[in-house]
Amino acid sequence: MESRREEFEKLLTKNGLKRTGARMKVLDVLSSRDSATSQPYLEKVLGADADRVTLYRILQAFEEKGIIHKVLDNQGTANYAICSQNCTQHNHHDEHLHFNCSNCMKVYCLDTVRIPTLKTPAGFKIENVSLIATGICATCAPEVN
Amino acid sequence: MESRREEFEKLLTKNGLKRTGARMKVLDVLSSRDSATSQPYLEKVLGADADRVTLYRILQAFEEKGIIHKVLDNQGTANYAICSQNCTQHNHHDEHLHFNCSNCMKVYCLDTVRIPTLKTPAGFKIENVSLIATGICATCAPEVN
DNA sequence: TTAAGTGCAAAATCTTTGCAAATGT
DNA sequence: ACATTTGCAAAGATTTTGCACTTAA
Repeated sequence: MESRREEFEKLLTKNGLKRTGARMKVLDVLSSRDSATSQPYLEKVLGADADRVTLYRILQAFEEKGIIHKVLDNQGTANYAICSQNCTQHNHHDEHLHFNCSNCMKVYCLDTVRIPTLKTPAGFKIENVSLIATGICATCAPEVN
Repeated sequence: MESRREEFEKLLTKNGLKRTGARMKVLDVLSSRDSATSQPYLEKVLGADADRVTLYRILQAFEEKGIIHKVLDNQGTANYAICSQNCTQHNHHDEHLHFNCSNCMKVYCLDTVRIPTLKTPAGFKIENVSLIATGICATCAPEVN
């Protein structure tokens, strides 16, 4: 059984990216959370470990390589999650429901709820579909009642 | 048959908003287009008719009152469309597919494609669902091929 | 008349770009 | 050794706030 660090290293190497402290930290944070992570939150937890600009570049590189997905929450803030499957640079698989809790603002990837096939309206060629629900998540429900 | 101007006036009055030039113009632009209108585009067409700050405030007020809907495109840019039905401040009806053309960047409201009912995952209370497709619209399809 | 709306200036954010120094392989 | 990656500074863009002036009702 390989450690997470080894796993991350492979992921970087496979994509032609160098193993730097900032990148490892980003992967660590993203993979240790049960929901997609907002860019502002990442900024906060990285603190001095990475400049804000570096974070922008890391996230952009990761997204291009298909290592992470970007999901915009209902306020337009970027949230990132590690791709669960084998996504490649040109083939992302992210076709499940994202749930944006309006209380804690977390964005959950609900892999069990697949995006239904849509009957394409005449002339419109659909390339990608995103389905985002807003509401109260399981954790916040008791507090909000 | 009432003119559009009269219609707009009613809409404003009904919501306790004064009939100003800038507001009328915004309603005019939004209602004369076949797709949701991006904030940058609105800024451009309004030109000297309204300050950028005024536009922010108008859009915010309209959205709060349920006069318009905000739809974020896949880059997080706000797009606005007049609510087709009787939306109220606390009850928006916008449950149809939005289509974001990656060529012309327009956002279409495809009222014919309703958002399917989702089987709520245990504990998650869904309050609102947004479904956004990215692809090539009917108008751009011939050019892009 | 007067509360609501607007414009302008300015602050606060957020995002991008250029370049020299540091770092991984 | 050398291409990548990073940090810093600075430019650009977006969004918010405060306040005095204007306007619709």
